[in-house]
Amino acid sequence: MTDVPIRVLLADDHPIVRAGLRAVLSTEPDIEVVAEAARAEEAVVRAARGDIDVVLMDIQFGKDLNGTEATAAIVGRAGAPRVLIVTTYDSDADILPAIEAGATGYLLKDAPPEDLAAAVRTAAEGRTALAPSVADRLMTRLRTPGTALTRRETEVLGLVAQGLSNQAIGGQLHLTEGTVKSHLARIYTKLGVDSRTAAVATATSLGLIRR
Amino acid sequence: MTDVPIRVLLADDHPIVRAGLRAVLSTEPDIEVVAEAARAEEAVVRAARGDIDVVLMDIQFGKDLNGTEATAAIVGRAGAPRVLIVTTYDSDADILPAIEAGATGYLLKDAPPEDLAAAVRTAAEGRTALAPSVADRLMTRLRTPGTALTRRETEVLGLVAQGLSNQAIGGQLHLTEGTVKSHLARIYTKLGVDSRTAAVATATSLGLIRR
DNA sequence: ACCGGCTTCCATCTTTCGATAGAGGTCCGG
DNA sequence: CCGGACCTCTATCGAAAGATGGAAGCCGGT
Repeated sequence: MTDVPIRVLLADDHPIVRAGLRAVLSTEPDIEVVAEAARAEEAVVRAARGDIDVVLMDIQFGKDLNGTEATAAIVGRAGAPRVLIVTTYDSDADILPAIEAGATGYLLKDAPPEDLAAAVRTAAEGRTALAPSVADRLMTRLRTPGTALTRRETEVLGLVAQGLSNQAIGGQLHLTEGTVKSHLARIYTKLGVDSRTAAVATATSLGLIRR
Repeated sequence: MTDVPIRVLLADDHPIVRAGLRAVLSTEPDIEVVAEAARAEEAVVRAARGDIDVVLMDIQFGKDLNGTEATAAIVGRAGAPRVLIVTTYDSDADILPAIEAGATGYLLKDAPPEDLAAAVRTAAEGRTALAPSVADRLMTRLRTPGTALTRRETEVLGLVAQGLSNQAIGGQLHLTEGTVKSHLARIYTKLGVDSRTAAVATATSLGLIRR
């Protein structure tokens, strides 16, 4: 397309991963890593300077601000760079918020180096780059809409996962215990289980709730 | 100590991480990465050739054989290389088995590059190299022995976390439901909780069971 | 305006869990 | 050899949780 290299910002809290990404991308003549950020805030600030084409962003930044929020902050302005999520995890709970936040692509760290470079180029052109397993998840999600939990259901299930009793959940959300049971009953039907612990296990493996 | 470089084998299923480790270690004149393995079995085979001083091993290898088993296989012979665990997770459920399996050290991937090289040298001398947070965990563990779950208790709790009922757990482990309840009662006491879901939540956050 | 999904609430009945207290067995280390 | 963890099992009782079936208000889209 053009003869100027694609300018990349690496945002990951692991120095080793940054070094790995840099090493992998350094073999590509049309891609240049021009900056790194070890924390999400740094990435947001650095990306705002406007001399970045693509941000490679980890979702998991220590315990602070996560990559999803940082993504939203970065893409929320004119002429903003594209954001490619590069993470170890491929759970629904991570993928969907990231895409909603405006990420252009979603890669897994176990991707082969070639795919990584290809995804950077795809993202630089403004097109979407998804890892195959991520694409699978999205398709499955679209095919089985019944699996999706409502906001309230997700909220209830989250508290269940924290070990609260129905009564405690009711208190927390200002509901009666009976209402909590109603929500749970529907959750069980959707997930195809018949106990709270099984629901947590299934939802966790499906990535419907955060670990 | 000597003028021959320390020969290192990288065992990690992520090409990016391998590249990162290689890049970081390449700046150290006394350390040489002589081989890589993308799967645990490869690492075991490669390490058996006897020309390796230190293995940098990820615990999390896809879904197959895990790093702990590979570690046990590698160190179980004379003149075997030292094994340094390098992983993202610092949960008790990972650390203790790895050390029991014969790992010489346990590092986290967010460690600074200098620490990594230092740990490799330490391991090459046969001394233990632990990341500070890992060392903290071990100390805490030693100070509060009551928190430790027995093998059976961990086993039961693991099945609880998968959503099984007491009866189902009994069937799985060839126990009566009553026995399962006994184990659970002791688990609740140790963890300071009073329900199965709360036990799973606490144990997960403490890293006592796998996610 | 009507329909459907979401949310909230209710009551009853059955099943499962958890608390409690005891007891016999194995196996290891002092 | 003995004490002490660990594992197993028993039994009862009250407390949660789950199944079932219904009902009503709210809101967005047709």
